[in-house]
Amino acid sequence: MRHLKVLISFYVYSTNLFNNDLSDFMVTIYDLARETGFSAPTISKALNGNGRLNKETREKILKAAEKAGYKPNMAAKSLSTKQSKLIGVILEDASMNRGFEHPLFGGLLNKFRKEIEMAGYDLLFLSKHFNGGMSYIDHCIYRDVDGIIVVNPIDEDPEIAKLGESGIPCISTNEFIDGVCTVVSENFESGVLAAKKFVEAGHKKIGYLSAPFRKTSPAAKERFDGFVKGLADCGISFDDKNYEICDHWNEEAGFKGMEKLLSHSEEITALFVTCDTLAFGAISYLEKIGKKVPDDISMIGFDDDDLVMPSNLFLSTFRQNRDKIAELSAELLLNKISGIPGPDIVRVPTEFIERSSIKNY
Amino acid sequence: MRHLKVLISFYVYSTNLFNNDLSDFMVTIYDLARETGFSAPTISKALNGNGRLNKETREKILKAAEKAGYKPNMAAKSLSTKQSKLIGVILEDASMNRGFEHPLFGGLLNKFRKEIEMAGYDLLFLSKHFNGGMSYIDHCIYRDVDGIIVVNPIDEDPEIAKLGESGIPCISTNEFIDGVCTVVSENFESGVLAAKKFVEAGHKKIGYLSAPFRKTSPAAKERFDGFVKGLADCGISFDDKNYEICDHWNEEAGFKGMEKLLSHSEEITALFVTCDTLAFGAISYLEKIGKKVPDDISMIGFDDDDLVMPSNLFLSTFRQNRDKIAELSAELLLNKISGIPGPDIVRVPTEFIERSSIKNY
DNA sequence: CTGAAAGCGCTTACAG
DNA sequence: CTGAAAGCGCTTACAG
Repeated sequence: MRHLKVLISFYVYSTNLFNNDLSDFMVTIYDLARETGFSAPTISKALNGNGRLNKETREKILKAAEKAGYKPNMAAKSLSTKQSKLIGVILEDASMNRGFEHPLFGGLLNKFRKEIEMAGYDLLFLSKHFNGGMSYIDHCIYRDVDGIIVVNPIDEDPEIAKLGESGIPCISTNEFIDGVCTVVSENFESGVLAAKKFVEAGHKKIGYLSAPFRKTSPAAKERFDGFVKGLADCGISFDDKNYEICDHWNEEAGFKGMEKLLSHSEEITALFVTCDTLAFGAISYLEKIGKKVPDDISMIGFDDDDLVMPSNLFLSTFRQNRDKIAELSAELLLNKISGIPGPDIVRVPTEFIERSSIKNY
Repeated sequence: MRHLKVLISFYVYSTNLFNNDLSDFMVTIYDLARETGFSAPTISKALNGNGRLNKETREKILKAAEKAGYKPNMAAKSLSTKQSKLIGVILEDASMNRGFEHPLFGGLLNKFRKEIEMAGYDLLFLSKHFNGGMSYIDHCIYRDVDGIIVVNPIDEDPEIAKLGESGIPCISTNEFIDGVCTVVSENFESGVLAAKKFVEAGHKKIGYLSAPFRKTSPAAKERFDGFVKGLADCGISFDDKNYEICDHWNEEAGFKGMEKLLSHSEEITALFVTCDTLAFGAISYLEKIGKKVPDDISMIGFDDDDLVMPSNLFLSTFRQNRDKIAELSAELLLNKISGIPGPDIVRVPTEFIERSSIKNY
């Protein structure tokens, strides 16, 4: 009977006579039981490597499974263990409108995926529009998701705020959420360092071009606070008229933001921009009005965006350690899923990448 | 009993006393059966809207489900219906090493995801490294995937070639795969048009800078063949020494490719580059040697990559209709899943975006 | 129009 | 060390 199955299965594979009937020919643990003479629970034990079992029995079963091309059925497993081996991902593209393409989040997610795949988990993108409007939590319940990673939610989403109370293990790589562990770059310290770099190079009139603030994401504010503190440490008090905030996250916004900043700032010689994309826009505006970086104005960015050709690269910037953030997120989330508690917040150092956008005085 | 469940459930939600025990308090159709006095099969029918059922019965059940916050359990559904409502995605980042960030594929997938989500499907990224090395097909069987979209596989992957025989409904957005429907841009026609644009502008000495060829992907070859044909139609025979092929897909490769091309080409006045990213690299090289686009050399790209700030945009290019490709792919795949056959290949027109990189003679 | 029975493929106590 | 029984939450024929 099992042999028949295998034969037919082979037939289907090689001739595609029937359509979509793969599952009808799937080998189950009962086939294995019949074949080896053991019972289904014993097969299960052998396959999962748990419980005490005679060595020979296990080997015999494993061999039979191999030979028959046995593949476990996740739906059945999931139903009986209540573990879907699915990690829900919250990644909304409201801010940049680039979704999977987002330079920072995309990279982070790539690495995160690799990590959890090794542990047998798959990614499942959570959506509010699913099936005609399900909440994230409902989507999670529907799919029995084991854990959630919040990569980039909508700002001030009330549903996100409640995630910590949902009881579903959860980790955040950007936002602060009550009851959820956040893995995030050392933004404040980076701001401090940026200020020191400028001061060390002899700059006094220093500007700041910010990304939009998000109520629930600390990045923009932390970087600014650190920058002001860094200047203060060097005896320079930051002048508010040298500050401007962009209204988006793209180059265009950086371009306009730069224009606006210069319309009310003093003659600044240095500028810290909280994200590279905005910095590139700012540089474009400067070029347009005939100013050069760093000859006329020194600049430090943030993110090390990878969008530029290596040979064109000159912007000094802070690289966020996406791989490390992803790794830690995966590790902490997996821990949480198995009941091991973790810290509320983990900070990951950034790396200052010195190129040639700072001029010495 | 059910009320108790709801109460406890509320308690868990609001205080997070227990961890990860959501599922223990899930409302099932049996709870609904007890509550309404109907049997489980009847509940099922009401919930799924199929079979004949008394109107009042259905309404009563639906109301009870709503009130109890009932959510179906996909694992159970999947086990009994053999439909996982999961679409497997094959997207490898070998070529650009950018994974989710890939400009073309990321955008395409965003749209595709929206389409299938409306039909109640979720995306599942297929991987070969899953669980310590499963094949795509094994991964599909493991998760009982209903269909597959091949966005960007590894070149010449033998597993991909066999996808058509697997019996799993499958669609491809780039590669040609035996027995699998491909939705792809009109590459040949675009090549023809590019040639005509140059010729109309009075160019005679015309070069071609190609992306690497992929054995299983037609794009690069089709564009080139079309271009040669377009020139021939205008009485110009393409000179092989004006041809060069880049060894990667990034700007750096375009930069080097351009250098190489000029080392053996005649003094070309126009250049067709098969992808924008390469074109930007080529432009960088030209700038380096003091040549300008289009003053010294006219250029047409491909893809309309979105990487550049709108106000800096001057490269004329062909925009692939990602949304259309994604829509059609979703529609055709969903059809296939429900047994409706479709065509082997669907071509989607590109749009020529005329900007200012072609100089008239 | 509604329900009793059986099944999807797996695992979890519990016996022996 | 191994197996019989029951259960996970849902659906599918089949009766009535």
